[in-house]
Amino acid sequence: MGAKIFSVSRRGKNILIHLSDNRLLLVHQKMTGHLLFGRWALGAGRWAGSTPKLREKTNNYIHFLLKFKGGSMLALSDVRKFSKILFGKSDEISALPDLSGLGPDFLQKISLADFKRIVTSSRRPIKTVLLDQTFFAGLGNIYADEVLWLSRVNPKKPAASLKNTELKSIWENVRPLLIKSIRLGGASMSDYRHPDGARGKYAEVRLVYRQEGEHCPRCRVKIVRQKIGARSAHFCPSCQK
DNA sequence: TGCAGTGTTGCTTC
DNA sequence: CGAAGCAACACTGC
Repeated sequence: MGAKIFSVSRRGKNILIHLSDNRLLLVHQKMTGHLLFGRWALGAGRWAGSTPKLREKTNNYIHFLLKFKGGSMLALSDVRKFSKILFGKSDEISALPDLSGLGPDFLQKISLADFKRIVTSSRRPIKTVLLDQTFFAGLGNIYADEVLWLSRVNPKKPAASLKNTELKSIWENVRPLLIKSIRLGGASMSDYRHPDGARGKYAEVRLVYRQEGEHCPRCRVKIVRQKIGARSAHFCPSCQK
């Protein structure tokens, strides 16, 4: 391609790689995709990582490869092949709904007033609203469950019916939760890995996600799992009202 | 052993 | 507008 990378940024769940000539490479990792970066040798049609962690099966599903001058490579590995890559002129990619249709980013500072206005505009379950990227960008299934537990809000509760205290609680909890998870390197409950192949550690400290039948860390009642809007929700039936 | 479930999203149908 | 069902795909765990 002969291009240079000027910067890398993120919008919601989209990774944006800004290239020379005003080009933009967008990567969405979806369910099982993950970017790997390193100075690896390619052998026998698969990544021949020099360390055990790079020999994990996660390295055997490379669908996209950027080779850099000097020998390092950026690879997209995705066993389920849901990942999405877009490449083109920056303004054209930016105009696509993948970016232009996103709501405010959860890691940006959203005012409490804006947060309340957007959330209460829907009667759908609060969990569904938090996951809807056109309402807010960046929250996925794990952290929707986690933030609702932290805020003592039942995921089924219609968004428009949330009390001010509940709205404020979610608003206050969501950024610190995401920052904490980023610090721990994400959850890595299935396929997500750091660019060097390492696993994140958030799963070890998670509160309710995929903890059905375990005791609520707050009130000891058993965590339940229930489908909400085609996604599994994990919550405490006792302290999340 | 088979089948539900899955860090996600989008399309169709009603 | 929305909910529900289904699709993309391959693997894990019960």
